[in-house]
This record gives sequence, C-alpha cells and structure tokens, in this order.
Amino acid sequence: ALALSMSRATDGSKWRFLEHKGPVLAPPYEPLPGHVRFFYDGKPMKLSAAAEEVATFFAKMLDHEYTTKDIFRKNFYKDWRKEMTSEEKSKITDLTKCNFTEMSEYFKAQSEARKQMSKEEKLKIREENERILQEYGFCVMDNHKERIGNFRIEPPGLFRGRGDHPKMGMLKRRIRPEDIIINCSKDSKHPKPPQGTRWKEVRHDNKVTWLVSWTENIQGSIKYIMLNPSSRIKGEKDWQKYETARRLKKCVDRLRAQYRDDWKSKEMRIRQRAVALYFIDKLALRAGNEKEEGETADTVGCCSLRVEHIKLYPKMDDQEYVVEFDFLGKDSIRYYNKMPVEKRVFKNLQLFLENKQPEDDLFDRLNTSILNKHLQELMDGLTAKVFRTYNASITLQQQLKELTSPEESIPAKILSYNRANRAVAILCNHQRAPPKTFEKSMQNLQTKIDEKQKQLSTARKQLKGAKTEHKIGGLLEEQLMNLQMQATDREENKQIALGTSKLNYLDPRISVAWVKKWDVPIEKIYNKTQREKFAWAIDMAEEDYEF
DNA sequence: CGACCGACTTGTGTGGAGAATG
DNA sequence: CATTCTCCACACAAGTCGGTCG
Repeated sequence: ALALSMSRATDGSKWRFLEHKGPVLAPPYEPLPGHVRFFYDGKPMKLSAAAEEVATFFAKMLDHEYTTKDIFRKNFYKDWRKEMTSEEKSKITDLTKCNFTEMSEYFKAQSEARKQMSKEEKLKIREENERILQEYGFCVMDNHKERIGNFRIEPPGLFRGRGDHPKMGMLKRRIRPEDIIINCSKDSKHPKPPQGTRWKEVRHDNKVTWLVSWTENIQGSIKYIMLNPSSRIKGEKDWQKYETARRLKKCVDRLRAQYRDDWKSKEMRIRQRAVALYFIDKLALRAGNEKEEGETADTVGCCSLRVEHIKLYPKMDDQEYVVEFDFLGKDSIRYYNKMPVEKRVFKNLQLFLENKQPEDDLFDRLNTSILNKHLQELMDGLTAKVFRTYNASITLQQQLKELTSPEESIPAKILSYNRANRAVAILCNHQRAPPKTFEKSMQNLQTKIDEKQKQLSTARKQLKGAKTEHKIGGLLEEQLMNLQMQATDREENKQIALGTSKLNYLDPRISVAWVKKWDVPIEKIYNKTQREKFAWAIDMAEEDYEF
C-alpha cells in the first residue's frame, strides 16, 4: 500500500476513474406570504423578490449583535441596494428607517413550528434527507464507493467573517449551475445540470481531488466539493503527513542545533529566520503568510508578527529575558503568552526592534516562502506546519507515558488521556468560548456528586456488618469517583477545544496504541466519525507503536 | 522576486438528534 | 411523556503552501 501510494504521488495523478452526481443546489427563494410585511419609515412597503430575499437574510440575523455594527450595516446596505429596482432604490435611502421585525418574527415562528412538528413529519424530512444523501453523497473513485464531504452548494446569505472583518455583511450571492465546474472522468456518467441550465464547465483533471468547484464572490476564492475524511484519498494524505512529522523527529536535534547556531550569524536575514523558527518550534506558532490589507481581518502568524505584538522584559518577577506575545491569530483567536527565552534570542529581538514603529514587521527580512525554502533544504518535505504536527504528536506521546498509571481505572485512564490531549490543545492555542450552559452543567454535575456522596454514607450506615456492604459500598464509591473525574475533566476543559488537535495534529496511531496497551475501548477516545477517519491507523497500529 | 491563483488542510461555532432526566 | 442536556455532523471561514507569470 505504501509503495502504491508513493507511486501515485510521483506521477501526480490522484485517480483513474471518478463518477458522481454533481452538487445539490441551494433551494430557490420562496417569497414571503403577503401578510408578512416590510416597513419603511413606518409604512408597509412591498419589495421585489430580489430585494426581499436579501432583506430576509438581514431579518434572520436581527438578534445578532453584528447587525448593529457599522461595517456590517454599511456593507449589507450597499449590496442590498444593488438588488433593488430603481423605484426601490429611490424610496429606500436610509437603513435606520427600515423595519424588518415582522419578517424576523415570521422566521422565528417558522423555526418554532419546525420544532413542534409531529414525529411523522419529522420522519418524512429525515427520510428525504437520507434519500438525497444516498443519491448525491457518494461517488465512485477508482474501485471504491466513497462518501463525499460537502455535496451541497452553499446557500446565499450575508457574509459574516470572524473577528473584525472588513467585509462582514456583504451579500454572498446565489450559486447557479452556470457558475459551477464539474470534475469527473471522461468515461464516467457525467452529472446532469438541472433542466434548462448548463454547467460552467465539465473537465477531466485527475491531478486534483475535487469533484465540483465554484468561485465565491466575497474574496473571489474557489470553493470545492471534496471527499469525506474517511476516503482513501484523504486517509493516505493524512498518513503521509504524519510520516513527514516522524521524519522530522529523526532530525529535529540537528535542526535545533542549526538554528541556535544561526542566532549568531553575521546576516540579519539568517538571524531572523533562526529566531522565527525557534518560535515555530517552541511555541507551535503558525507560519504566518502575508495578507492583503482590507480584504480580511487583521490577524498574524509567526512570519507576519509586528513590533506591536511582542514586548520584551529583561527581568520579570524572578525570570530573565521574558518575551510577551499578544496578537490575534487564525480566526482572530487571541494568542497571549509570556515566555522566558535564551539571552541570545532576547538580544536578537532587541536588534530586530531597533528603529521600528509598532506597525512594522518584526521579521522584516523574512516571509513564509523564504522560511519554507530553507526548511525544504534541511529536510525533504519539511515546511513550517510540520513542526506543529510533530510537536503536537510528540507531546501527546510523552504526556500519555507520563500520566497513565497502570493500576488506575478505565475512567481515570480516560481522564489521563484527555489531559494529555489538553496539553497539546494548550500548546496549539486551541481555545473555545466557554459553553453558554457551562456553569449550569457544572452545577448539575456537582448536585449529582453530592447526592452520590449522601447515598454512599447512608449505605455505609445501613449496611454496617452486612456481608453485601463491601459490594454495594464499592459500587457507589466507584460511581462517585467517576462523577468526580467527569467534573474535573469538564472543569479543566472549560476554555480548551480538544477536537482540532485530535482531528488534525495527533498521529492517531499513538492513540490506537495507547487504547490497545491499556485495554481502553476505542469508542471512549474516538466517536464513529473519528473511527472512520482513522480507520487506517486502527488497522495499522499495534500497542508498541512509537511515533 | 512578488503578486496572484489554485488546491488543499485547519479551525470555530451552531443546530438539531438523540440521550438523559424529572 | 415532556423537557433539558450533550454531543455530533455540518457549515463554511481562514489558514498553509506550491506553482505560474510578468
């Protein structure tokens, strides 16, 4: 299998045969019933279908804070006007005079009604969804029937980027068949466009893995329909990724020695490269490509760090040479960290900061392309992101070794596993907003624990001397322990998201080996989807697997 | 080079199904 | 049996990185 996948990689073709049914298009717009009105300046006003549709997008978001934001409103209003008839355009001149509440109430009622539907109605919908899944959700790639990832075209709506996005509120336009490129093999049954329409193009490019693509109008980027993570093509790629990270493991000592040496280089660009690489390695920062200003939220990664994102403290409390990081990374998630660094790194950073303004680049002689070219020379296939994969996986393996005690119960082992996973999530800065119901659910759990404690103490009193004491007391004790561990796990997980690292950074063979070694049911670690995605690893890894 | 594009991976938030609970 | 809670699948945004072109 390895040889086969390698040969596939070398000739560049990803498949020989590809057949699918094409995408599921967004349902057409259904005009509002007559009694649901839009008001302008206090008076009801009937909108054209096109203008009404865009208005409904806004109405559906009325409860969100961002509809109050200036940029959102400005962008929405500008794009909305483009959909209006000239008459509407001349009438509607001020967004603050627009009243969408009746529309908003209507949609709320609709969703309420959906919840109240009878079992039969819900079943009917489920069956229809299942039918669509069966028809459009699978394709044939080479000799396999494979699950498709996202076979639905994204419906129109208002764009809501993350963080302070300059384009929030813009209209994401409806995608028509004429916008869509189909990719499949020549000798397959081509997907049919809906009656009376045609695809933009049907091509047969087996150097790529996507089945359908279209260009989105907000950033002008291309969107794709690709296979599900459980597919052969994704699985092999994933496996390859971890093999690259394992190769890094073999030479990481050499690379670390090298960049430490480069801290002393005569050349500025080499010093910058070496300090950046140190951050990427030590802090698991992302590479940090440049971004076009005004097109996206202002976020950075390692190479795009600016002077304003770090602070240097020669002394802080009892530590020397502390660097404080404070910046917005991917998805505008804040990265905040204080790290003591070696004197040489500190001196270099001082040098990089000389004569610069806060908004200047910290590494002005470096970008991701330069860095990756350098890495490529150090190891075949090495790029900045491999460090994240490597450090995440090696951390999991080390933490599992350190935290798992042979004699502890299965729930205790799972807590240990989650703690190891948590160490990685913290390294990678995978945060989440604490769930809205967090406090409540912690309270509920605490109530359960208290009850269990009471049960245990009454049981102890009543059963004094009885020969079942040991058995029942033991059971209750175990239940109590499990609840307490659940509470600990949940508390520690309050602001940490484990999913991303589990799915994208942790070599699944480490986890598979661990469950095999300790006889932990794999279902406790991976749910059904995850087991499907990692089927290759579950097949492959034995308990002695070493990353 | 550097801008731009294309293909692919990584990331968070959410809605709804199904489990748990009263 | 209705209500609440939990977790998963999904949506889709936002990264990385390599290639091409002028």
